[in-house]
Amino acid sequence: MLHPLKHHIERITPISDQEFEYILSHFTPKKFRKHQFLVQEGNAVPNDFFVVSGLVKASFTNDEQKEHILQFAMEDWWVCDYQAYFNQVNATLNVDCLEDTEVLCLSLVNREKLCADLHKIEHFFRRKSNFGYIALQQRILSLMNNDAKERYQQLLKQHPSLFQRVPKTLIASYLGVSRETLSRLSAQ
Amino acid sequence: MLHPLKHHIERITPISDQEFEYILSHFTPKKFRKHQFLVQEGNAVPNDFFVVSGLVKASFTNDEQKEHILQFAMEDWWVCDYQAYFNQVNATLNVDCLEDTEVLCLSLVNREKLCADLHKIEHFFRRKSNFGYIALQQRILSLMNNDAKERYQQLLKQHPSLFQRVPKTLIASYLGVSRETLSRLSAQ
DNA sequence: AGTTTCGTGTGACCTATATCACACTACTGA
DNA sequence: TCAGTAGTGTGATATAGGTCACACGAAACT
Repeated sequence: MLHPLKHHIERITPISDQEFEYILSHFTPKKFRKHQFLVQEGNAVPNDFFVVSGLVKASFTNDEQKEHILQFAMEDWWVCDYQAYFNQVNATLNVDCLEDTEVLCLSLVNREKLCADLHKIEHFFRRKSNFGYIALQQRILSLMNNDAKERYQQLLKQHPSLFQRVPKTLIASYLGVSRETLSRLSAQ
Repeated sequence: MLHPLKHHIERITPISDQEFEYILSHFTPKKFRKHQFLVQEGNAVPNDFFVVSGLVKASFTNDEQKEHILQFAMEDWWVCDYQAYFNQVNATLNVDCLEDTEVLCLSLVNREKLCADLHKIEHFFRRKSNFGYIALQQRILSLMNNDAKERYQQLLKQHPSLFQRVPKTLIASYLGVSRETLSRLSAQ
């Protein structure tokens, strides 16, 4: 069976087995258990993470201890505090596991080395980032243009599996509504 | 004096004069007057735009004719309907001029050609996209975590010049509040 | 096995912000 | 030069969604 990362990269650019071997050698596999942190607020962020299996969330917690979820990441998703990672400053986000999770870690040095060595990989990351940008623009529009119920229904349609794996409280804090409001919305 | 695009690229990667000549040859300069559209909803989006001078806005208008501004772009900013541009589908956004504006147009074909030919440029666009992604994440957090007044004050702090060049009504629809609410906020 | 803690629903009440309506000034274009 | 429109302020009112409080079953530690 194809390695999930190879499969993932080849959705954007074909690579040979040797190239993939070389790429993979820049990643470190790691396992985390539910409730463990991949990134913790206030700490350095040496790695970006490609999720091989499991489920994590990336979130910001404000002074009143209110948590806002920026992203869920499951199989085949990347997740990190990119602000901290790319600028090599301490994290303002937390990334933690909602399930036991296996990831491939990519340090910034290895990422830049890979990108410098292999033009294809720089291309891959550029495309990924472009798509990510577009997705975030759409989320901003949705926050500005749609009410809580519409956002809930959109998410349900786009990622139905999430609702099987994630408590509603967290869905609420991803959508930017209180859990009480979400509960009332989904009742109807 | 340095060409604004060369200056812009060299903030990320140094390039020789010959390289810049080659890069620039892939762009087409164009001038637009106030109220003209760079991108119009429903049309194809052949070009991405680098703003040399002037000021534009990128916005989405919903069925009730309510406009949400995704982005302002002035000197040294890039602007487009990237969803439409990268996926070669029709625009859902409008990009139009708030002032007379000069841009450099980059077609998708030329962009991909440049990226394939010149590794440095692919690197440049990857970095730009990374930073753009981070900025949008921060905007999402701000929409979820801050009230209208806080968002107003953040924007005022980050881009004071915008308030000299743009009517408050548009600032409001960038911030995701009604113009009336913004008026009451800025009164205090 | 028993006791916390987590996830969820639901009522009562509160508040930030939207909406509607009107007024006034300053451009803008025939 | 005059009409129309863009930009803005402000009062009155409406409402989506937040907050607080309580309840209850299910999961998870010890």
